[in-house]
Amino acid sequence: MVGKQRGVGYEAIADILRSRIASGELPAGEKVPSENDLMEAYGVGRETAYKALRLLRDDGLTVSRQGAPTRVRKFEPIRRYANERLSAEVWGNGTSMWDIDVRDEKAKVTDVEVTRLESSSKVAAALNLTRGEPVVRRSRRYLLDGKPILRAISYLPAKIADGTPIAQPNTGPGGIYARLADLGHAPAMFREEVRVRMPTKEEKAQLKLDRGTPVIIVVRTASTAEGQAVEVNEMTMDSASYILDYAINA
Amino acid sequence: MVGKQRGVGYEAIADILRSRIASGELPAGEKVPSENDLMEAYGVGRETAYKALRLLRDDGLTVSRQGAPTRVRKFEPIRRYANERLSAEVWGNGTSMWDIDVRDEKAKVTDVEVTRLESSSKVAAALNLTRGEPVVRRSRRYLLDGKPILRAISYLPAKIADGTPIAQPNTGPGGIYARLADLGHAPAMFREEVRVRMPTKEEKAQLKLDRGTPVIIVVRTASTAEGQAVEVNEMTMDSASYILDYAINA
DNA sequence: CAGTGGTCTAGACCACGAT
DNA sequence: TCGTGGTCTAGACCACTGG
Repeated sequence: MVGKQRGVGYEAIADILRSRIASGELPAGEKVPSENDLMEAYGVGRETAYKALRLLRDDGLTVSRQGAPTRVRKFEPIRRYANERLSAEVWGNGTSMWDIDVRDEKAKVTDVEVTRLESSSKVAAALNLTRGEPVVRRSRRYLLDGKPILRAISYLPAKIADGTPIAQPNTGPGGIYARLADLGHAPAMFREEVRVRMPTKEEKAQLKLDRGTPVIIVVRTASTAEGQAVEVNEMTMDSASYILDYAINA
Repeated sequence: MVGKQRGVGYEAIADILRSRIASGELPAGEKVPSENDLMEAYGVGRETAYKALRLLRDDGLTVSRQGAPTRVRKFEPIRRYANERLSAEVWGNGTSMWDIDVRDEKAKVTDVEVTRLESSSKVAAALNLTRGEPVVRRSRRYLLDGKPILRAISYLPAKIADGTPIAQPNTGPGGIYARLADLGHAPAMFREEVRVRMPTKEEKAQLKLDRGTPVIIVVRTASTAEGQAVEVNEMTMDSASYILDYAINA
């Protein structure tokens, strides 16, 4: 207890609620005591009660919307198997990679945008181009049960993608990797870089993130057997929706 | 601007500061306007100014300590190459895996604790044991420049580890994987599960995390060529200190 | 429309860091 | 010691949800 001498502080109150959640006394989806409840129970002012609830929310333990009671947060992440997703057998057979993650169902791709532009220095470096060399940019979002869980932006060298289905919104069965294979640029090796941070305002909005939810940034580079980079894909994922799974051979 | 009708809200103030940081006007390490500055500049009360600064801090953009001015946060993550780390050549030659990450330097392992206990159901499931079967638990923390960046807890079946260097604090050159190989249980396959969330209070303390810093939870399972799990390692990483790097073959 | 979360102020006091 | 962040209150008003 720092600050005020006598009485409970908002961190102490938050701690009590935290442990009630951890113990299962307050299960997922359950209402948490309201500000009024806390004011009465601990003899604190409204702002202090609010701060206690805010702490929980910022730690990702609860969700709160104006007007509605604060509730214990539910998690139901999906598992993303990087190796299975990226095996040639998957995209070779026309299976959308997406099907691997979310076996059956209502997952939807939205907001597909394909544009052509000059490469930034970052993208140029990743694709081993000279800066400014044109690239095709494909951006899209993935929805699960109506909730956006992933935003992805791919860049491919225009000299490969121009005039092919890769430069079309719908790339056909197997997606861009199958098309790259058709064109003699079959990806053989992938690298994924994983970073984590709190989202920007825009990311919060685009992914409809609750407070206290970090994002995972995955930057994937696909290369041919000759080592030529043919695609770089920057994914921004809702960390509450994903468990990443990687397999590694010794 | 929600809430109060007239004037700037704390989110608006935070946004202004955010963009000043993003634009580079306030570079890493630079002082951010103080509460008093903000009160005067925007004509708001102290609590409102405080909330603006708090938001930035909770978004991981700044660091603040009592007494000292709030400053723009510095990031200097290290890159962790999962595949290189786990290649048999590395631990086969007695190179500590740690050397791969942080080539030269002052990285230190501390708080090594080795105990023997009954397996929890989670650990038993991961190692393919019956629940309660004894396991050796090895926990340690890694410090970089005095800052803890990783806490790791490994579990190995006691029937393998008992009476071997694996049950000693110092496992010798090449670490536990080299010892497992000595014992005829050389790991051939690894799986890493990656989760992300905000840290618990304990994790905040153990890793000395600034506010607004998520943790990355990596659970690695090591298996022999026969598919027998021989180790499960739960790592809790400071997300501001790490970039994970995975390689995948198509 | 009652209850809940969210914002705001003015004033106060405390803890800590740098000087 | 002074300035900074951190905590707290009492009272007020607003925005939204749910029954």
